[in-house]
Amino acid sequence: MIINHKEYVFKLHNQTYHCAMDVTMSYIGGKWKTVLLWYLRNQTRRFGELKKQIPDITEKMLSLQLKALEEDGLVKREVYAEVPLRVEYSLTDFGKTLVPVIEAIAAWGRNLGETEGKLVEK
Amino acid sequence: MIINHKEYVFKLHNQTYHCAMDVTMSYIGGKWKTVLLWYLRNQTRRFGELKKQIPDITEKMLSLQLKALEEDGLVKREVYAEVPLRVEYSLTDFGKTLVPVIEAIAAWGRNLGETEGKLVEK
DNA sequence: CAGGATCCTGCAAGATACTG
DNA sequence: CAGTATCTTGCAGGATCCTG
Repeated sequence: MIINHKEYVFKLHNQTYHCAMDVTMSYIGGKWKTVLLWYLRNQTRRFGELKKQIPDITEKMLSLQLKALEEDGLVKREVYAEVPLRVEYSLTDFGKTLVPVIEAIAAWGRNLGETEGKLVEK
Repeated sequence: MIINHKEYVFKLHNQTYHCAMDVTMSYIGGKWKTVLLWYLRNQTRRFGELKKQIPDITEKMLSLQLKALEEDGLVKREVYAEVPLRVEYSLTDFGKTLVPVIEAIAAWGRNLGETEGKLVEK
C-alpha cells in the first residue's frame, strides 16, 4: 500500500483517518449498514420491505441508518406522493462502487457457514 | 444469495446470525480488527511494531484485539523465550482467507481518498 | 518488551409509544 | 405506510497505572 501513517492522512466526514481501512469502515461499519447495503445491492426496496427482510432491526435504527447512508451518498431515497405513502431506497452510482466489497464480505461469511457446517435450517 | 432470513441461520460464536454479512462482521467488525489484519496481511509483526504502526491504539486495545483475533483462529501468536521478550503475530491459513476481503476494503477507501482529493500530506 | 488490572465514559443501539 | 420522539442501556473503547 502506498498510503500509511507516516506520509498521508485522509480528511473525510470532517475527521482525519490514518488508514484506508478506517475510511471504508466509516461508510459500512456498525451493526446494520452492511446488511442494508446487502439488501439494496441489486434492487430498489421500500422501508417496510427492508424491515421485513431484517426482522431484528427496529424502525428507529432502520430509519437512522438509511438516513446515514443517504447522507454519505450511498443510498438514494425517493418519495412517491401516493396514499399510502411509498418511499423507495436504492443505491446511487457511488453506492454501487461498494457492491464488490459487500459481495466479498458476504461471500466470505457464506463460505464459512458452508464449510464449517455452521449453517443450519431454521 | 442462496441464504436469507427465511431459510437458514448461522450458528457461530455461540450465537445466531441471520445474514452472511453479520458472520463476516463478527470477525472483522469493531474499530481495530481491520486495521490489525491490514498490517498483518503480508508479514509477521511484533507487538511494539503494531503499536508503532497504529499510534492511536492503546496497549490495552491492541492486546485485547489480538487476543480476540487469535481466539477466532485468524491470528497466530508466537512467543520466543528471549530477553527482552519477543512475541510475534501473523495470520493463520484461515486468517489468510480474509486477505482478499481486507484488500477490497482497503482498495475502496484508498480509491475514495485519491479520487475525492481527500488525501492530504501530513 | 509486552502486556494485565482497574476504573470510567460515551455513544451505538434497543424499547416503547406515538404520528402525518 | 413510513416514519419520530423519548427514554434507557450495554458494552466497545479509553485513561491510567502496574508488572513478569
